[in-house]
Amino acid sequence: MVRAPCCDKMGMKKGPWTPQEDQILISYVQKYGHANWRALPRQAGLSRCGKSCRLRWINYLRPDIKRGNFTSEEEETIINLHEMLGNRWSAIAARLPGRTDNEIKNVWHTHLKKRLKQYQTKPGTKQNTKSKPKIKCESSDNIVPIQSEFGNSSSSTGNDIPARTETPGQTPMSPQPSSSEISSITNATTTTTDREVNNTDVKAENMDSWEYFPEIDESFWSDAMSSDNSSAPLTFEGVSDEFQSQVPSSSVDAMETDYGYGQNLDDAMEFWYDLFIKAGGEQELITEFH
DNA sequence: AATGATTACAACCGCCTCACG
DNA sequence: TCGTGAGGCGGTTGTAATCAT
Repeated sequence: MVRAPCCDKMGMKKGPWTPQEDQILISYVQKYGHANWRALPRQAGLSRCGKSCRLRWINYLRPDIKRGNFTSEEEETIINLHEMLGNRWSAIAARLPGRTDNEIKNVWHTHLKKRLKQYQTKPGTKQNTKSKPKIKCESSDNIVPIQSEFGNSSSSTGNDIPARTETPGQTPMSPQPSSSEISSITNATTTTTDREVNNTDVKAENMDSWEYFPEIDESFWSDAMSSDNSSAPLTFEGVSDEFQSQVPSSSVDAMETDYGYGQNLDDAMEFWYDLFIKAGGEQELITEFH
C-alpha cells in the first residue's frame, strides 16, 4: 500500500517553525491535548501537517525536554545501550529521560559514532578476534564495548572520518587515545550505571584485558528467537540454573521494574541480556528461553 | 576578510505496525 | 479477513553556525 505523504497536501507549510507557530501549538496542546495529530493543525489553525506538528512537539516543545549538551554520562549510556539495542533510538531514548530519539540519533551520528570509529580503525589497537572495538576508560580498568555485530549498528555508511585538526573545546583525536581523551567519551565513574555494576563485579578479573564483557555471539539471540514465544512472558526459570545462581533475586526484582518484565520478547531479551551482563556471567550460562 | 570545509541539529520522508470498521 | 487511517520509527536531508586556511 502506497500512500502519499500527508505533507503533500496543498498549502501545508514546510521548513523551520516560527516562534508564532510554536506558541500556537503549545497553547493548543496544553488546552486540548493531542489525541488526534491529524486533526490538530486544522483545529489549532496551523498550516502544517499533523505529522510535522507531532514531531515538533515531541522533539522540541514538550515541557519535559532536556535542553543542552549531552553529559559524558549520557553519552556513555547511549554507547552502552546502542551496544545492546542497535539503532533502536526510541528504545534508547526511553532510558534517557528528557532526551528524544531524534536528539540521540543526531548525537550518535555526529559525535559518538565518529569517535568510536576513529579508535576502531587505528592499526595496532588491541581488539578481539571478532574485531569488536573496545574503549579503555579513564580509571584504567574500566573497559566498555562499543559496538556489537549483532547490534547491526550504523557503521555501514563507509564514510571516512574527516581528517579534522584539533580545535579548542573539541575532543582530540590522537592515534593512541590517552585516558583523558577516552574519558571524554565514557567518563562516568561515580554514577550508578550498568557499567558501574560491571566494574564492581567483574573488573578485578579482567584487569589486563580489552575483553571487558564476556563474548556474546549471535547464537545468544538466535536461541532466544527460536523459542518463538513472543507473547509468553519469559520466566526466570527459563534460564539455566547455573546462571540463576549468579544473579541475586534483588537484581531480578530491580530489572523487572526497569523493563516492564514479560511484556514481549524484545523486552525479555533485553531484560535477560542486561541481567546477564550485570552478572558478568559467561555466555553459555544462558542457553534457553521459555 | 573571504571562502570553503565541517559540524550540529531541526525537519522531512518513507516505511512499518496497529487499531478499527 | 481485508482495507484504511493514524501514529511511530529510523534514515536522510537541508541549512545555519562554526572553524580552518
